[in-house]
Amino acid sequence: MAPDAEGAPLSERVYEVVRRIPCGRVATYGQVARLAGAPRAARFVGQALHRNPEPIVTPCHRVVFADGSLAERFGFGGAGMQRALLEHEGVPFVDGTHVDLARCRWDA
DNA sequence: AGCATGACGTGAA
DNA sequence: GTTCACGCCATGC
Repeated sequence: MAPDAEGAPLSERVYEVVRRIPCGRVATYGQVARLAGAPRAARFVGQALHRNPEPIVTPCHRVVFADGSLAERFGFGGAGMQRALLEHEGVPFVDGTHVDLARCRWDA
């Protein structure tokens, strides 16, 4: 059986994982990639989210870097927008540019 | 079929 | 603490 026997490209799987992230919690690209079935394709996760065909059902703003930093090239309006969305959901920040992964890392 | 790109991760200087 | 470079995977042309 192929790893992506779901019939959907890995990209679709990434979106589904991101959609499962609960409110007030964040996940890192590496973690999403791991849950999607590609522990080494963290890079691809970024591309999949960048393409983000459905920004409505795909809370890509809940996906951050492994160190809790945000993406400067965020598609919605920059990391600033992403930070606002995360704070709005109750995600604690350690400074203003890094999320407190120690407390809000999605516990899949 | 091969090449170039990319919202990453980790290690080392 | 910060910065650089490499490696990883999948996509699109």
